[in-house]
Amino acid sequence: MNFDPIDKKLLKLLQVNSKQTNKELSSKLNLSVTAVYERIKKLEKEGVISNYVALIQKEKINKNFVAFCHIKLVQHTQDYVIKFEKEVANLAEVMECYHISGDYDYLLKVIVSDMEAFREFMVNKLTSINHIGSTHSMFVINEVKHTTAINM
Amino acid sequence: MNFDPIDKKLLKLLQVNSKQTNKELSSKLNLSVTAVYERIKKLEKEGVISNYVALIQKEKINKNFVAFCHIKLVQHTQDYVIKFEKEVANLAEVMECYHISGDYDYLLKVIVSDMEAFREFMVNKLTSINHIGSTHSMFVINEVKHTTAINM
DNA sequence: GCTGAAAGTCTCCCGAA
DNA sequence: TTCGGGAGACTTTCAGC
Repeated sequence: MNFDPIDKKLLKLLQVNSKQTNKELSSKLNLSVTAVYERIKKLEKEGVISNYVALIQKEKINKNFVAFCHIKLVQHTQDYVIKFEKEVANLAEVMECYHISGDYDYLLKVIVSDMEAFREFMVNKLTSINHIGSTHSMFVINEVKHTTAINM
Repeated sequence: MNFDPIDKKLLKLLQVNSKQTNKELSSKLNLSVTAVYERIKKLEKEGVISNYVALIQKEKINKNFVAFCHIKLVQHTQDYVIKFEKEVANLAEVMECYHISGDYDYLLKVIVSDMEAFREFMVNKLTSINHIGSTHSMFVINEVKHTTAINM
């Protein structure tokens, strides 16, 4: 896939605010409204733009406790791995889950309301998944940066 | 802030797809178009919904190398901390940065094109920030789950 | 690829309950 | 908060370049 400078600028703008009208975008890009429309449709069709979403402030919905959990599996047979990944992905508190290199197998980002909810999550949900060997949790003291916009 | 079941369902829907029209939302929520409109405006005004963005597939824009970096500072005077946080937040490759509990001070999520770009980032950008004591990088082998939608 | 114009749909503002 | 109706803005299509 190839992007000219206009596509890059367009993606940059849409990643920051997708509620801009094509008219606003057209003046920022020095294009006609239709040209903007067609470029966006193309980017959507090609799957470059996968989705449009509303971002919500976790502070306002009582989900202001964030933790990262390292997880080690007891075994790494394909069965175990697939089952673990499926079950973890189904947990609502798990925002992100990555299979990573290093001492642990997985890194999870977990969002809950408070430490008590986190304890509840660990005891009743996470560690009730079979095949988990050990875990190591780190708590977020402060969010310094968090963006969904990837620089092009 | 208080959310009734309709608000919760509305936020759930908008977090997954913000391009739905108020008409579509109204039929899913059994409300009138205007009622949906006003609920959304209220949620925006209160700051619950902070933003609407386009999500893009990093695989399609040659940014498919993801790493997490632990960072330890040499000192923790306020000056050092503030300066470090400011400089890290300005790096385009850094998508997320958290001050965390545990052995290291910070956890960063970094997105670049490949290992070579990562090396470049580490040598020329990250470790050129003063006051960094030590770093420890983990590479993402596979993204098991990644969502922006917080469960209510 | 791009453009402007026309058609269709939606957002947003009413007055009323 | 809710509703339905209407003005105006927007998206989407089209013919032409």
